[in-house]
Amino acid sequence: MPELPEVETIRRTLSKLVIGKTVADVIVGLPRLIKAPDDVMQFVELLKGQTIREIGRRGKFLLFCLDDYVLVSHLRMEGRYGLYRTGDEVEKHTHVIFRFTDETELRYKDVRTFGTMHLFPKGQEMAGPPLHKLGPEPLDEAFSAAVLKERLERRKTKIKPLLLNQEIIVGLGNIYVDEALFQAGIHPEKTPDELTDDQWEKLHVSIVQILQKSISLGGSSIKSYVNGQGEAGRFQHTLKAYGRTGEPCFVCGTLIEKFVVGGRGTHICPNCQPRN
DNA sequence: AGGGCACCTCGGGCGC
DNA sequence: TGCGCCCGAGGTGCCC
Repeated sequence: MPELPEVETIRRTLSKLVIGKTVADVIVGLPRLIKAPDDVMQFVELLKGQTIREIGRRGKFLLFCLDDYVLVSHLRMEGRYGLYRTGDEVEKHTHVIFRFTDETELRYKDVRTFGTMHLFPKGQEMAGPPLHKLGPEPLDEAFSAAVLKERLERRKTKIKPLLLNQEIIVGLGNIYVDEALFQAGIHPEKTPDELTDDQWEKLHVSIVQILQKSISLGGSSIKSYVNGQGEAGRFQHTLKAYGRTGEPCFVCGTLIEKFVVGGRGTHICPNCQPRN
């Protein structure tokens, strides 16, 4: 489940592998993944001859910056990239192959086919979906407890679904929201008007610390995630709430509980994260 | 605005 | 014990 730390890790590993390579051909096995341009043949033709200059990230999106175009890629649940040699056996669930001029190729695999790719002329990628409405980057210097509070305080719904909303803040998914709320001692069903200034501060610090620590450990490998070189992350060994249902809280020993909030499996310590 | 479902596949768990 | 079925996993878009 790639969230910000996993996408950032993939960005860093892939950068070392494919920057400077030139696209010779593209094979699209599942046209449904290509959302722009409308015509998949055009997607292929526009990419031919383009060299990858840089790989960026915006929230959970990877941005492959080419000479004249930007390829915006979202991995959703289980998308992954890997560099292969032309002629290597094509593994199951490989849906897009970017064949380079040097006999290597970048392959996109996605078991659940939820991932998306948009190709835009350079400079137009922020003008429309899927990037145009995204909220601030939590690891930008400009992001603060005050910004977080300002963006949330007039909303009436529960804090957890708000933190998952990429228009409010980008990068958090189910795992890191549960971890941040645990570290901040905030119940996921609290509404913004119930939070104290101290809790806004704790929530901001928790979000930043958890994302930074996970990036430093190469992300979390819960089920299927690997970086651009097929390597697992290590942050999953440090999780304190997510996936620990029925196990004792590391802080107080109370058993971690799981229930559904906003349709998402949610893990809390009922003692450290009181409802009232 | 917010809740709920659809999208999709696999694997685990449960029932017979 | 083995097989088969159902459901849970969750990021996001869309519909109501």
